[in-house]
Parts: sequence; C-alpha cells; structure tokens
Amino acid sequence: MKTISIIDAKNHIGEEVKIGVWLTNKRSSGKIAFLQLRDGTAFFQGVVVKNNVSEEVFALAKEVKQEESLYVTGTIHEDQRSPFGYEIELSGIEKVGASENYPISPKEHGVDFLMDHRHLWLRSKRQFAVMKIRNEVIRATYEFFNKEGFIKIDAPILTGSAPEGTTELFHTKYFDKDAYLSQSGQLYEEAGAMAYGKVFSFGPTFRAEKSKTRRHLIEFWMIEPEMAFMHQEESLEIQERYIAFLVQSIIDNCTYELGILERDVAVLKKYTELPYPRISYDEAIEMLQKSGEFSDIEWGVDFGSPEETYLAEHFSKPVFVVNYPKAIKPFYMKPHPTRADVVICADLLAPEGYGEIIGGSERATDPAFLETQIEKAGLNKDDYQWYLDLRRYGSVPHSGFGLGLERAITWLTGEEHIREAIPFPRLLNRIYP
RNA sequence: UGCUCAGUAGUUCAGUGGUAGAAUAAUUGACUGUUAAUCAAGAGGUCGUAGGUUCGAAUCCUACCUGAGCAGCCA
Repeated sequence: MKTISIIDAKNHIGEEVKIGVWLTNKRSSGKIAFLQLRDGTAFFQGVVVKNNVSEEVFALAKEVKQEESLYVTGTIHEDQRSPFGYEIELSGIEKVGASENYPISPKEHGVDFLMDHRHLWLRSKRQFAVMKIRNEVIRATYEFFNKEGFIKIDAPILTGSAPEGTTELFHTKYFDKDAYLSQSGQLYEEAGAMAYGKVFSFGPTFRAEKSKTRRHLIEFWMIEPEMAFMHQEESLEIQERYIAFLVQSIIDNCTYELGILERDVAVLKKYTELPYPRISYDEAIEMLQKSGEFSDIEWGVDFGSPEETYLAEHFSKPVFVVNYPKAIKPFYMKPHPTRADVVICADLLAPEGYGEIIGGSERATDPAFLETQIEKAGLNKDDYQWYLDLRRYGSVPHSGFGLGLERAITWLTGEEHIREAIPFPRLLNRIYP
C-alpha cells in the first residue's frame, strides 16, 4: 500500500492508501464518524462507517482526540460534499501519539492566548495558508533573482560599527569588543555589487525600536538587492517586475491557500499589471495639502502611516513615491543632479493600507561627499573606511532596495497584522515561545 | 515612549455595591453525511497583584503588573 500526502489525494482516486495525519476536529454519530485530518500539505476528511469497519476501528474513531497523530488507511473518493473535493473512507486507524486537552479549540481565541501558543497555533488552517504563501514568496524570490542574473551574497548578522542611533540596535558582546545585530545588510551588498555586479541578500534584521503597531516586528526578514552600473529608473523597473512576479507566483502556485484565506485573486491580478505609477515627493505633498484631511502638511516632513494610506488609496496598484527631501533620508543616498534639497530614492507603497514595502535609492558615488555625509550624521569615520574604499576603487553608479518580507506577505495574504506573517514573531516584550 | 481600552471557568465573554453567570471546549451518554454538527447530563472559579473605602467589593479609590488598538520610528 502506498503512503501519500493529502495534497496528492486527487492522483489516487479509488486506491487504498496510507497517510500520516493529525486530527483537527471530529464529528460522530452512532454509526458514522467524520475525522477532520491534516498532514501539513492540506486538510481533508476521513469517513468511518461502522458497518464497513471492525468494531475496534470504529471505537478508535469515536475516542480519538484533537491533535492526536495517526496513521490512517483507506480509499480515496471524489466527493462533491467535501470543500476539498476528496475524502478518504477509512478502513484502519493506528494511533501514533496521544494528545490530551489540546488548548486551541475551533472556536474564537484572543490574541494573547494565541501568541502564547504560537507553536501550536501554526497548525491551524489560516496559519498554514500564510506560511505556505511565505514559503512561495521566498521560493519565487530566489527564482526571480537567479533568472535576472543576481547572485546571493550573505551579509553578516553581527556588526562592529555603532551608528549614531544605537537605541534602535541590539547590543551584544563580540569577545571583548562591542557588537550589534544587523539592522540592514545594504552596505555589505554594495561591496557585493562592486564585486559581482548584481547581488541580493536575504536574512534577518533586528530593530530595537519600541514599535507597537500592526506593521512592525522587532526581528524581521529583508531582501536587499544591489545593482552596479544602474540608475534609479532601471532599478524601479526591476522592483516592479519583482513584485509582479511574486504576485503571479502565488496566484499560480497557492490557489488552495488563497482560497483558505478568502483572498480575492482578481484584486491580486491587478497588481501584476505594469508599470506601477510613480509620483514625486513634491506631488505627494501637493496631493496631501489638497486632501483636506492632511492640509497642514509641509514640504520637508516624512509621511506617517495615515498619509501613506491616503496616498496609496488613490491608486489601484502599488505606487512609487520618488525623490524625498535629503534631510529625512540616510547619508548614502545620491543627491539629485539639479535639486540640492532632494535625493534619488523611492519608496513603494502597497495598496489597501499596507504601507511601505520597499525602500530604495541610487547610492552616492563620490568619496569626498560621502565622507562629509558620514561626519554630518555623527558616525565614526573609522568604521566606514571599507565602505569609502568602494568609491575609491572603481566607483560606478549603483542602486539598490530593501523589501520587508513580512510586510509583503501581510499585504499579499490580506492579513490584518504582521505578527501572522512570520512563524515565531518577535514583538515588543514578547520573546516566547 | 505617549494616548485609549481591557484583565472574571481551559477558552470567548456577561455581570457597575448585596448568594459567581452564559456559551464553548473537555468528560459521560444519544444519533448513518457531519462541515464551528446536533441533543441531553454532570463537572468546572484565590474575579491580574497589593493596599484602601464600606456592615458588605468582581463592581468604588490608589499603586503596580500584563495585554491589545492607535501614534511616532521604520521595512
């Protein structure tokens, strides 16, 4: 007898098969029992008919408990009554691991309770769907950048330099020296781009900010491409192609999961249509000033979350906001050739109020300019000598961007909160489990 | 970090000064197509913690702890 996965049930209609499963729920009557089963690939139902099985098997079907692990054997059937389309009529049940008083019931639970049981919550259907989509986004990311000629260059997680705002960095020791957990791999990716042309990183980043919103994690994963011999406009084209590719990949490969989440595929489909609109920071300020709601906003300030949502609502697709004031952006961004007060950069705002998912820019290439910038930002020049070397030895125009993985997943899945886009979220004051 | 709200049964909540409640889960029983199944039964509590007011506090007051939502910061 073949051992199969639930997701492959459609290829085994009429066959007797064996599956290793967990019980998610159970309904039974005197002569029939319905066991809701999951195996990590999908969810479907096992039917046990009293007259067709031994007394022992039916008795076992009646007493099996939520989240007990089982080997079940039976015959796969197509069935219109099943939301999954297929069922298994069981002939045998073998208990593998017991489960007493499983804490998560099919009914409602509060956030705190679920977060304390995150290790078990992951078994639930919605969490399953989100994690599968997360996996598809990661898989599609590798596919996209490989096919575009990028290579993956891993940035270090422990860094020795201490930028000015150390309050938002996690401090640790590196033997007898100070060290900090990475909050971006970008500067290292620039070194990678000068070595290998087009590179990207994918790794965890850490921000010790006291952020407490539905869009922030303390530990999150970032995808940071960096491209040599590339100006802003070409970078924006790669960014929008990348996002469209992610959307198309989950439409193609996550139909079942999107169905579980009740995510409207027609809405997602619109996000694959390129190009995405581009507006300048200046135009964005004008839109906000005319809005009524934000009419007192002045040129030079950064947008808050309500402003980003307002801007994004005016477009049915993600929108690039380009060329922000120099004063509110990091030291490494390239100054605008004709406007001293802005830099060449772009943020990509997701629709539906999900906020900024990409931040990127063209990078400054002049070593003297960068040195001044580093001083102005109050950073230690010695820590950045290696970074300045990148401009001393064959500097070229180059651009890069960073995508917040969990932000993108929250948006793509239509979830309410970023904490559900990562298996074990690290949130303000929450590091268990 | 600020503002707002909330901590009562395993869970989700009601109870706003006078005997601690419901639903659901778990347990036991009934039921041949259930989909958060249904029906019946019994069981389940240091009302976040510490003080205070009162004849009497889950309820009013003070402090603290914990969580959530929003904001700032950002991806």
